[in-house]
Amino acid sequence: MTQTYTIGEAAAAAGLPVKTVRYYDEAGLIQPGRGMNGYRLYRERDVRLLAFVQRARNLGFSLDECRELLSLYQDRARASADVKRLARQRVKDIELRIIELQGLKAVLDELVEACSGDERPDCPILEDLGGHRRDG
Amino acid sequence: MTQTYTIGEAAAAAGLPVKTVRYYDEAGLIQPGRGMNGYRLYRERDVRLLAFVQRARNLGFSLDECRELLSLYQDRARASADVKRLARQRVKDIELRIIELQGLKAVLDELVEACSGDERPDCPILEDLGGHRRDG
DNA sequence: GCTTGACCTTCCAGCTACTGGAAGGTGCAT
DNA sequence: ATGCACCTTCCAGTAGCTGGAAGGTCAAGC
Repeated sequence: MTQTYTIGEAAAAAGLPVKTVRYYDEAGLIQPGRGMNGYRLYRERDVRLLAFVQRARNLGFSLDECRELLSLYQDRARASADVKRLARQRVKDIELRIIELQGLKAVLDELVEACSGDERPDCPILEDLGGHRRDG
Repeated sequence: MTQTYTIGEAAAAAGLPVKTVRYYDEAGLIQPGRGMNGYRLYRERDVRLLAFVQRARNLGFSLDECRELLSLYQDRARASADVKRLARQRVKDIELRIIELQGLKAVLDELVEACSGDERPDCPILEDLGGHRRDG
């Protein structure tokens, strides 16, 4: 009835490495029961939660945020506003990070363009890094 | 003549925390001389190298890459092609990361849109994370 | 001369989120 | 009995710092 899975089975089902699942146990995210031999015993629900965390991690939620999402997920009385707030924050973080990276890329693109890329030692990339600005 | 700076002065000049500069010493990036009292003594050149690393780190180069850039920077016989290769790789990494983040943002945006964000417990975000797909 | 305070030193711990490996127990097949 | 795959715990390491403790140094002020 209440079928259980070993950590290997649960990990495979959730698409996670065994080590990571064990780590999630230690970290208090998903703590399974134990068999008489000391083996971790994951139930259906636990496996679902593992998959839940796997997906959330893929979406860039931190383990702390996953903890929060898990408790919201398991709390029947939670408000969707709480979840939306978390997701919105993630979106904002991501947008900021994208803009930062685009700025970075622009600078590097420029430097790569300006670099002859041959055997000569002149290199605008190093000059720029060295702070020898051509406009200052 | 050969003016020297304490770690505090050098760090301030390079725009880095003292702890970080000390870490760069331990990590073998920029190793200053020592005074009779055991204090680190940074010369002009060291300070320039610290600033160099600071800028490279800001552009997303790893410490290992910084090590490589430093040796290129200090090697009068280096070819600019080597530097260009490093910079190109960085650009590629950044482009990939941007695309990943844009995908992430698209998924989250959709979920946020679909979420009522009120006091009701129904939340498409959690449903999606839980793997209850509406299209499957 | 002594204290105060800002600086410097080393070492140790912790952060995130794992990952690898060693040493040893368990379960099942042959 | 042996082999093998699986499980367990514990320890260490990854990147790049960051904080703190315990203690040495130096210049200024009284």
